[in-house]
Amino acid sequence: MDIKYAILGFLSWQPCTGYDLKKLVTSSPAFYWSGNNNQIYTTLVKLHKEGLVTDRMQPQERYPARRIYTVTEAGLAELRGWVLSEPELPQYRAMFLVQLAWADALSAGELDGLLAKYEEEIKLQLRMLRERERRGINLNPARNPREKYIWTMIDENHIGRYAYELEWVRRLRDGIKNVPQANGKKGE
Amino acid sequence: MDIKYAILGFLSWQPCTGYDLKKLVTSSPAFYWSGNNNQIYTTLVKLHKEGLVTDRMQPQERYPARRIYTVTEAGLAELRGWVLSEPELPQYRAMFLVQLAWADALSAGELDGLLAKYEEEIKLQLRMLRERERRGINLNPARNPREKYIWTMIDENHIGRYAYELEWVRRLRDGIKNVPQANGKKGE
DNA sequence: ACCGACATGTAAGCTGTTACATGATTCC
DNA sequence: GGAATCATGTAACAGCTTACATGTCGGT
Repeated sequence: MDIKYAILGFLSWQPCTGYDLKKLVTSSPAFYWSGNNNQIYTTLVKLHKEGLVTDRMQPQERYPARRIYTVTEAGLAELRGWVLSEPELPQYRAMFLVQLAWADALSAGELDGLLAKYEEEIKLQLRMLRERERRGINLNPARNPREKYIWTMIDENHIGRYAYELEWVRRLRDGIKNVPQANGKKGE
Repeated sequence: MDIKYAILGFLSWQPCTGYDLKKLVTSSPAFYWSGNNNQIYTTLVKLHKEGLVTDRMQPQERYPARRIYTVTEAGLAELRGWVLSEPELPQYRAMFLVQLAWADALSAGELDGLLAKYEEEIKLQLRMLRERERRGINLNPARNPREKYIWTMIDENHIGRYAYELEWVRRLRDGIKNVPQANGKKGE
């Protein structure tokens, strides 16, 4: 239940409802979860049972009542303890690499088509991330310059990963042209 | 059940037992699964039911009998179809970025300690991957020059990702020294 | 008339993990 | 004597996903 700490973190920034948290989680690729209701609402109930958050209902006139969660002292301590715990390596799950691993059954044309499609998807994603950054719509609590810097670097981490991936696939496409084929020809 | 295609791929290379597949899956970071028995053996049973593989028992003198799986024509067609399907973006799940997102509660020293630990872990991983490559112990069917090139590039993809991550964390540690702290001081 | 935002929650299911269970053989 | 390799398989559960269920309000 790793999302627990993402939620505690958001609540340490400001009290939120489940609905708010869903939007926050989906707003940044660093919070990689889908932000589905089930996970968020049940985690909040669990955090409440553990005494890490409190909740209060806020009735509204035109909309359903909001259940606003606030982090407790115990919750802040729990979050702090986790933040200081041993960092773990990032996990990459790239099904594309598995596809590529068994792509030798393809013709040169089919393989390059596959690589071209992948390059296009990466470019699209990169363009989207850069556009978001340019327009300054990325999430950033920015309670002080250091936090602002950290969140900017987190965004940059994602952009850089896709930039690397794009560079890699271009190098791959370029290099494969010079590799002799099974039939002895080069390329095509 | 994405691992299905990883398994079909290995079987398209050579007939294998569940035990063999477990070792193959864990041998390369591209096949990101843990390679646990449950997943592999149950997937093999499912592939068999679907007619994508056949099995035969091979008794041995000193060891338990081996159940050797071989891919069928239907299995090869299924694999080929999947390899040609739309490539998807890689998924990065980096809990460290979540840790970092809420690291503003830490002192400058604690934060740098966390970053130093992360840098050390990445360096260790990178050294391990490079050592494996240097010693040439990486998996590579290499049925022809093109396949050899592809598998080399897959290994390079992983090395490059960690190299990027290392460069990023160094840049972060360096940059954070010049960011004014909450108390107005720089660094420390 | 329909769609999206607001707001809460539940059901069912898929994927993948750790750990268990068995048992011979080989190496240190 | 203990650990690792060979080899099969199962049980229990953690984590996360899609889809369902309900209902009001505001815009096109």
